Amino acid sequence: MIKTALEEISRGTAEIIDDKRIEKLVTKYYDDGTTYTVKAGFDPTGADLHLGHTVLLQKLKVFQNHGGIVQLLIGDFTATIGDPTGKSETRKVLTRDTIMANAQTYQDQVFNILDRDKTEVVFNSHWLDALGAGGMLGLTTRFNVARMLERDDFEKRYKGGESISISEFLYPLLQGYDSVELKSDIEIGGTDQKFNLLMGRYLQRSYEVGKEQAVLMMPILEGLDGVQKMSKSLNNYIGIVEKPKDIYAKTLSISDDLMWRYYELLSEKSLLDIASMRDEVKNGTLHPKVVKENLALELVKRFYNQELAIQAKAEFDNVFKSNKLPTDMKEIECEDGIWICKALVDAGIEPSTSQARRDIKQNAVSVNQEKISDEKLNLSAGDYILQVGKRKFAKVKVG
RNA sequence: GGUGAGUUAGUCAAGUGGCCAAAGACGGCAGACUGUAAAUCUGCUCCCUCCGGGUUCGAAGGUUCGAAUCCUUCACUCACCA
Repeated sequence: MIKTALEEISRGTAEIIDDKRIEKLVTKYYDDGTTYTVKAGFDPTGADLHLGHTVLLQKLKVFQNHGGIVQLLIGDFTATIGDPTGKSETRKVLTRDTIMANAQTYQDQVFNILDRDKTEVVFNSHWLDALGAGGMLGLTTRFNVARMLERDDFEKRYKGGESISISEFLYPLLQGYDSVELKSDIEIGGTDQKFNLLMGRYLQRSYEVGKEQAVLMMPILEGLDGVQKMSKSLNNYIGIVEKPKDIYAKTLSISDDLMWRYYELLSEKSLLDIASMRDEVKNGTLHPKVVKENLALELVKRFYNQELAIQAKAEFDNVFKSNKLPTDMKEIECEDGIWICKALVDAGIEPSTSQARRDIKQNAVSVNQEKISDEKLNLSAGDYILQVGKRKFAKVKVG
């Protein structure tokens, strides 16, 4: 039992620091039912969770299955600083209201995956607000600049001659301090969080909490482009509240290489099964597209259900294999004689009339499934289906 | 506080008085080929009903027939010195 638990816990991890401690905690739970705490922090900066987050959430769920109580830390205080990771620009400061609204949306979505009864939701403003200037100073004396600059991101920016704000130095300290307050046994995060996670461990020692958190790091999930990490701001994400057909379609649009990565990090299939599929694809007995379709189905099924997953596939095949129209399209009404480019913009499938004009020149625009080439076309009264490229559709009622 | 360098489109980056709506690269979009994959080839990539016009090169002023380019002030960034 314990062995299986530990295997599940370590599956797919990038790195574990102090795995002995995790083993002890799990063992103790199975001995006498003592639970332990697992901290994971979320910045309430964007409202929607995407698959990148679920990598962590699924791992937290595994801990919950084996005696872990999740401390879901909403970094409402630290959100006002903004974690520097990978960004050189200062983030915009969020208002309290936005933060709280985002936090609420987060929670609604998180409990799609996590067990509510085994989760404590905590806000770090509770203790960080109270910390005050004195407490903050006390915190800063425990670390020094040279070590701070060891953080990969800081080092790169410093060497690259980019700006680093003092407040950014505070971010890891504050995040680490959260672990002091929460007395976490384990903290999990992405590999890009290594520095911050270790800071928690360090500060727990420094403040003599009596334990040092073990740290478990998950790999960072690449976004749809396969290069950069999945994030909302790069618009390369699959959100867990997106419509089934969008989740399905976006999954199919990833590259074959990336597909395997998604399988490893997101699928519930065993690593063995994944490896054998890989072999079959390699020797040509299995078409990669089928493998990808299965992944897409699995993902839709996870956030919705089997039925909707099958529907999403049917819809997709219908539109892209048989060149039929999607069942739900944006519909707008326009005045009689509207210029085609204007209609495309109004329908939201072109950003500007200039762009629309260019696309028409390039044979990318269809009206009622017929390519058009006249960029000066005006639409007389009637119903039209407008299409740009392969994926953008709109229904327009003129007159 | 001092000295020097810098701020150009989504990003990086060329451009030092007119030939600049601004090279190039990346990214993005579209077309061909496909499996809405990859690779490859082609076109497009500030806005405007566009053979024409408008607004851009950190911000505001100024010089000039003419400014991304020269001058002044301001803001921001980096380096060195203190």
